[in-house]
Amino acid sequence: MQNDLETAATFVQRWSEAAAGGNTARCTVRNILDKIGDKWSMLLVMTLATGAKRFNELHRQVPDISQKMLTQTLRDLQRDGLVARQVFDTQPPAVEYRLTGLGQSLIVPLGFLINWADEHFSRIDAARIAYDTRD
Amino acid sequence: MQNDLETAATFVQRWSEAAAGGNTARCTVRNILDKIGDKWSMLLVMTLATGAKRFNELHRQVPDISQKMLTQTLRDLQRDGLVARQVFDTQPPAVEYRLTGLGQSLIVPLGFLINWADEHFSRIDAARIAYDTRD
DNA sequence: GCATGCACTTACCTTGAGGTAATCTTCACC
DNA sequence: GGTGAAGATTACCTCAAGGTAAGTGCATGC
Repeated sequence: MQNDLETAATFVQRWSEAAAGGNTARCTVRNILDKIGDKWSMLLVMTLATGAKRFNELHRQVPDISQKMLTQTLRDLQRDGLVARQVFDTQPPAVEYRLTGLGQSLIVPLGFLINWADEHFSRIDAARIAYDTRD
Repeated sequence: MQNDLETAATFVQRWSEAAAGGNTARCTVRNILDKIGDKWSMLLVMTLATGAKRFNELHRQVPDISQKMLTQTLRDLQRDGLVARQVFDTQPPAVEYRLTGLGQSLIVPLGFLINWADEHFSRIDAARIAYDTRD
């Protein structure tokens, strides 16, 4: 807890240095946040967190992703070095996707964020209702 | 460290329970990730982390946001109860934006994520270059 | 009396993320 | 020899996020 706050404080300081210079644009954080923001990347990372999965296995666990976006998002994650694609030379060829070490390291901070979302969603929802029904 | 991994492990377990049921859709996490994913929300939250700011002060610190999106994003954050808007009855009226308690609580997990991004960006960048230049 | 700053609002337009649907190849099963 | 599954790719289309630009009302400074 104390440790969390220190980490956050450290960050805020670094951020404000950047902000003071007006260069919050085109920073690494923006780059990463874009990824995290896209509709499917983090969903797939979390789904792969439990272990390697094949293409259609992933599709079954995240049913509302289209095949196109599943392929495309997996390619992007591969390109970023977060996911490894392994083709097994069987007949027919099987393809397995797994998190790399880099991908696994993302689970920790992402887990914090998702825990936060889980814990605070009711308050956000209440705030929305209050805002929408204010006179 | 040990603590981080435990937290992540807890999360992965909860996620996999949800994924097994195929209901990764329309969950609270998707809802929050959509916010975080939008181009400006988290940038403004982090900029406000250092203290209350006025409209044009924010605009100066995040120069590449348009006035329209600044207004709109602040409204959204207000609606979600992350940011409070305070109008001072001076002439001309001054308007100040500050993080609420809820907003401040977001800084902690968001800080972890941004630290991760900062620490690992070079590896991601290297992976991208390797991927793009592979034969 | 003109420009400038503050805090917006509105109308219009562009771009690209993502969806839909069709197609492909290879194999196994019946 | 027809069907279906695995693992994609491709063409086409839609929609909303976000950008641009202009305008508004009020006040101070030159």
